[in-house]
Formats: sequence, structure tokens, C-alpha cells
Amino acid sequence: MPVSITTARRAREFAAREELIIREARKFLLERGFQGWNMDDLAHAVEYSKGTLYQHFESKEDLALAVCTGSLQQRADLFERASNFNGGSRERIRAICCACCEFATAHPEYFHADMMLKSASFWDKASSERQEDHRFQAGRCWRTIQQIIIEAQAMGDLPRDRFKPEEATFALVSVTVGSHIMAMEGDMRVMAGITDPLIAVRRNGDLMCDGLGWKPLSFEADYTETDRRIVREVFPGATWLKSA
Amino acid sequence: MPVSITTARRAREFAAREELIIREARKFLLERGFQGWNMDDLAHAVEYSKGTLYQHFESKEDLALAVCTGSLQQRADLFERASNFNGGSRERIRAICCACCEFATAHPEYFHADMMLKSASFWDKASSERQEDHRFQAGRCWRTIQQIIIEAQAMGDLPRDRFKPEEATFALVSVTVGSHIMAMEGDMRVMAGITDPLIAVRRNGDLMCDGLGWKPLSFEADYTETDRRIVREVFPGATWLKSA
DNA sequence: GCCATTTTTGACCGTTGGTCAAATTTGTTT
DNA sequence: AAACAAATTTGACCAACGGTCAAAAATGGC
Repeated sequence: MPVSITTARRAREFAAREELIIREARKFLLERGFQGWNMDDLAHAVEYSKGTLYQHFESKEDLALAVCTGSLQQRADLFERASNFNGGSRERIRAICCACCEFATAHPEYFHADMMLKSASFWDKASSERQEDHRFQAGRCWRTIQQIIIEAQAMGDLPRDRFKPEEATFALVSVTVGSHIMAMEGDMRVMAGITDPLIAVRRNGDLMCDGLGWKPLSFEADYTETDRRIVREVFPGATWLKSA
Repeated sequence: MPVSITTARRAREFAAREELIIREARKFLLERGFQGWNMDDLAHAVEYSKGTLYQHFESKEDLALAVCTGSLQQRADLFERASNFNGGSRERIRAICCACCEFATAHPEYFHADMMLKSASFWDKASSERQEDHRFQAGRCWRTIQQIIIEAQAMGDLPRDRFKPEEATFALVSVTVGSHIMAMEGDMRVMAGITDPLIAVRRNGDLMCDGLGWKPLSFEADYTETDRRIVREVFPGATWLKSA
């Protein structure tokens, strides 16, 4: 069969099926963890044969990476939306912290899976295309924060002489990721006496911003109203903003 | 054979062999990741049969958890040593950050493995005794930081009215863990333009302490000399303190 | 040297990630 | 509509590996 008008339709169907597989695999990964399901189960669930799965993904790890990258893309999307919040630089970075809450709600186990994939034996089994995709989405998250920081420094909300923008970005990324991981850990919540893990995530972001000297400092201002605005304008339907 | 004088010796030999297995498994885990080796390889490496391995560990995951808990115990040991550093509260918390550097040097891949183990399908395959061990060591790390914070608040180095001690502990734990993870990630280092990841780990700890309002603030003091003292008195032979 | 008990062993089993030749479907030509 | 060729799908099959357990070996008391 030579190139024909059906080619485009075929490509569309192929892409749709790939979506379906990823969607179903995400459910499995979430509910049962990487070891808790096998490719035969998944083939049955999506109603295709195992061989067909392997036309899309070169290994189980490759598929898991695709699932993770999908989540990471959503994270980047949330970050970019948050970044467009109409407010001061400190309010915009607060919106990023809210995006982290939104993400943690939708993908509580994301970092567990991500860390697993990045350990040597997993990462190497994924295709280089999907590795590249993952790097790209990680880059989007990074740049969104970096941009806000550069603008904050330009506006004078954030000191310029104490650190380079990359250092501040690195600090914020570290604390947001670390907080997500810690907040989702049952034992940690018990020790920390945390009732609402997502409040703690935003709190940690605040503290780091304070440490960077990002004006106005959190204990000099009240962000309750800002939070309500962020939810209303950027994340309507969010469930993580407790108390009216 | 009734209870005899050989019992104690047997127990000692058993424990020694368990150490050997864990030591060898740690090498494998570090070099090849969880999927990169099998129980037959390991049996060969320790010069015992596979059946003998399963007298010590009820599954491969159980063994991996034992390896991780061993690392975590070392982390707790480092924390406790750091906590005894002879200095002000802020210097002692700096010593904890140095302990994190020491730990990151000795166990660069620790959190990758730890996250993997905590995902459902892995954790459930480990014995409850080893799960308990892991929780215990995590608790030691937590309490060490918590204690310094309580003392800092008592001494007036750290505000009492802005947060509860657990909140501060949670913030510091989050940032140290997050920084370790981020600092060990190749792509992240490239984006952040980080030449020495461990300097960034300490820097992030500093920024969080500043955010908590922990006196004396990092940009009001120079901790270069403190670092040198910490290395000399607590971590002799440390390789992560660059520049004289 | 013999026996009872404990300990060690590795052949064996079931599961599962991954492959590929055969079967099926699709689309074009006559 | 029949025949044909290209593309796609399939699931039986294979090898690798985690885990088991009956048999073998080692131990220690008599």
C-alpha cells in the first residue's frame, strides 16, 4: 500500500490507542504500583494483544516513563497557568505553590514513580525519545519558576546581590518537590502532626521565599485572600483550599 | 540438639552473614539498580546458595529494604553526631546540613531506592519487622532535628510565635531531602548551572533557616569558619568541603 | 563411629517481560 | 467482486528470574 489518504487517519487512531494504553497503565500504576500488574493484564484491560502494546512501547519501563511524563506535562501546564496569575511576583510564586497542591492532589504518587524510573536499571530500559520528552517537560517546569524569579529580581521584590536566579530556582524546586514527597508520606505526617499536608506544602514554599528575602514576607502579609483569588481565577474546583 | 553453648556463636555467625549479604546487595543496588541483578547473582557473590539468602530475607524487596534501612541508620548516626557539635543552635543545624552532605556522598542514590521501596507493590513485600526498623531510623532523624529546633526556640534564636516546632522540622526535613534528590540529578545540575551539588544542599538549608528567622541569618554571618570546624570536629576526612 | 538435629543446597516451578511467525485486516487493482 | 499485496494484529512460545522444598551435608553429643 503506498502513501494514501488513509495515512493520516491511521496516525490519529494510533495516537488515540497510545493515549488509551497510557491512561489504563496510569490507573494500574497508581492502584497497584509497578510490580503489581503485568503486560498481559494491561493488554486485556485495553482489549488489544500484548504484541500491539509492544508496537507502542519498547518495554514496560518505557510505558511507565510515558505515564510519568504525561503527569509531568500536566505539572508544567499547571505551572504555566499559575505563572500567568495576575498579581505581584510573590503572589505569582504563591500560585506556583498552589499548582503544586493541585498536582499533588491529582498525582499523589508521582514522585515515587519518578524516582523509581530514574534509578539506573529502569531509566536505561526506556527509549531515548521518551527520555527526551521527560527532560523537556522537566525543563518547562524549571523555566516557569526561573522566569518569575528573574522578573521578581528586575522589579526589586527579590534581592539581586545574594544569589543568582538559578540558585533561587534550585532552592524553590527542591523545597516544592521535597515537600510533596514528605507530605504524601504517612509516617511523616504522623510525626509532624500534619492534618492537612497541602497546607504544609504551601507553608514550606512560603518559608523558602522568606529565606530568599522575597517581599512582601509571609509574616508581614496575609495571603488568605490571595489564595482564594488564585483558586477562583486559576484553579476553579480545587479541593485543597480548606476553610472558607 | 538442645540449647547449648554453641547457640550464641551460631547467632553471631548468622548476624555476620546477614551483614555480608546486605553489604554485597548494597553494592549491586548502587551499581545496577533494583532490576539490574538477581538473587542468583547475589548468591554467587556472597558464596552461599539462594536458599540460604531466603533464610535471612523473605523476598528481594525485603532485602532491598534492609539495605535502605542500613543507609538510613547511618544517616541517623550522622545526624546525632552533628547534633552534638559544640556551637550555637544555628551552627548545630548547619552541622546537620553537613551531615546531609556526608550522607549524600556516601549514599548518592539513597532516596531513589527509598522512594521506590515506598511505592505500594514494593513496601508490601517486605517483612513487617523490617518496615518497623525503617520507621524507627526515620524517627531518629526526625527527632534529632526536632530537638535542635526546640532548643533554638528556648534560647530565643528561633521565633516561637510564627510556627510550632513540628512545622519547622517538617520544613527542614523537606528541604534537605528535596535538595539531596535534586542535587544528585544530572539534568537538574545542568539547568541550575551547579558545579558543586553539595554546596547547593547546604545553601538551601541556609535559606530555609533564614526563612524560619533563625538567628544569626546567613547573610549576616560567615559560616566558612564554622564549616571548617564542623568538618574538623565532626566529619574528619570529609571530601565535600571544597576550597580552603 | 553412630545417630539426631540443624543447616545448606540447587534442581525445580510458576510467573512474566518480550519476540516473531502466522493469521487477519485493509485497501487497491483488475 | 475477486484476487492480490501490504500493513497490522495476534497469542503461542521462550528465556529469565523470584521463590520453594525435598534431599544432602554438616554439626555436635554420646
